[in-house]
Amino acid sequence: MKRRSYRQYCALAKALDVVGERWTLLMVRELMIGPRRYRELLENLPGMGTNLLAARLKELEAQGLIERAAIEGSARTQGYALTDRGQELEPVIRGLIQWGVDLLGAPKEDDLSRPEWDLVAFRMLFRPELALKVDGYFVLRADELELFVQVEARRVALLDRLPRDVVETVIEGPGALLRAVILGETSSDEALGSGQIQIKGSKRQAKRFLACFRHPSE
Amino acid sequence: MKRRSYRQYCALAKALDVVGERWTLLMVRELMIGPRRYRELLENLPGMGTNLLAARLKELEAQGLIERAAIEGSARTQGYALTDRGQELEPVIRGLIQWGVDLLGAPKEDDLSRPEWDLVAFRMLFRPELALKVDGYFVLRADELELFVQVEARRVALLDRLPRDVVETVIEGPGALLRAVILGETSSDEALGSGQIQIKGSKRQAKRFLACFRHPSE
DNA sequence: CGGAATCCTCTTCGATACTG
DNA sequence: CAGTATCGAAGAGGATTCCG
Repeated sequence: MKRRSYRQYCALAKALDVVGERWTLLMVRELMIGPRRYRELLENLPGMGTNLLAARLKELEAQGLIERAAIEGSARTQGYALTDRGQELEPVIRGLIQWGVDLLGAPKEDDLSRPEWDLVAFRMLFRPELALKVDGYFVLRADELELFVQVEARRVALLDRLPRDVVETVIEGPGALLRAVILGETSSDEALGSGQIQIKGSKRQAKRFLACFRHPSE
Repeated sequence: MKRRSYRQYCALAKALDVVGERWTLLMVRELMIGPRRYRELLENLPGMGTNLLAARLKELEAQGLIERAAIEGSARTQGYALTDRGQELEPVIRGLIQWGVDLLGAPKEDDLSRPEWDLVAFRMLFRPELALKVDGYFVLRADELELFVQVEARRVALLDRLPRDVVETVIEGPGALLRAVILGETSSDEALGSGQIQIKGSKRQAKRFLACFRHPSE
């Protein structure tokens, strides 16, 4: 079971030797959501064979990208989690997601989709460099979805719920519109000007928040 | 000739459908150096079959990442060049190279290496966010290699030679040491303090320049 | 029952030979 | 020089079986 290698003394080639094979970066995406069990990985990576998953897990563990971890809730069963080294792939995932947004188009007939993937994309499309003076708590409501978001020191985090006694800004509107803003297809100005978005709290904050994603001009 | 696809409605999966296959990102690296002819690509991607190269070139051209381009110097023969869309993969390459640096270690016995790869890595390891007040021209001399570098508005560029009538800062030292600074294995302070590096011109500028790469603490 | 190894088929890869 | 054709080897995908 010797790994295939490009055999080039080049940081790019060495990186691809480790994470460039089929499924690997999608596994990293799954584990960026949180620790996962073998079965969960298999279910969320349809098309991937069980033998391949087992082999990749072993390789990635040997490479120090993932480790076995307890899964909260279910006792007894061990799962897999990203190590710090694995987490450091975030800029790579971020780059690929930002580049891949333009390929999304309309969902194909047989395209799978999972809400967790959207959450990863949401985090990766948030641009820290645009998040000056946006610190605070936000609630995004779109259709039946509700997101609790904290921005602090140019970093975005998704929360299970808001802490007590904080001031939040609520942004509510059609999913397609909010989605378009986040994907950079519609400008935040345009969206807010359309009258389809309701704000509770500071309108200025809401505007700043929605401007933290790609601008359509780019 | 139907492309294999993950069939997931996710920007990451869509990006990997296009650039996630074997050799593809290495081809992008080659073309980031400059336009290349078929033969040159084949020579610089040892191990890649000629049939695969031809197939990938067609796919990437169909996807709008590359285009046929005239090669300067040799008339008659057409080559391949990155389109703007292809250039936009730079953050992905950058992320992978920064992540892959730690995997380099000592060159393996049968690892190939090409100076052009180092030049790409050099550009990708330069951190614009650290390049405040570094604008100017630099000459890097290490062993028999000489590099002409311009920094302007937080961007780095490699030049064939310095323009006339500019003030340059010359940094000269052992290749291994300069390399270690650029890879983030040695701090710029330590390198400059070792007495092994000679500076011609502004010592402050040289220091600022060498601090534009990864710091060892990270 | 969840976690993982085994088998078998099909696709892709890699190397060489060949053609316009 | 720029690709196409061919074929053995390796990898991927799916079902089933084994293990605890």
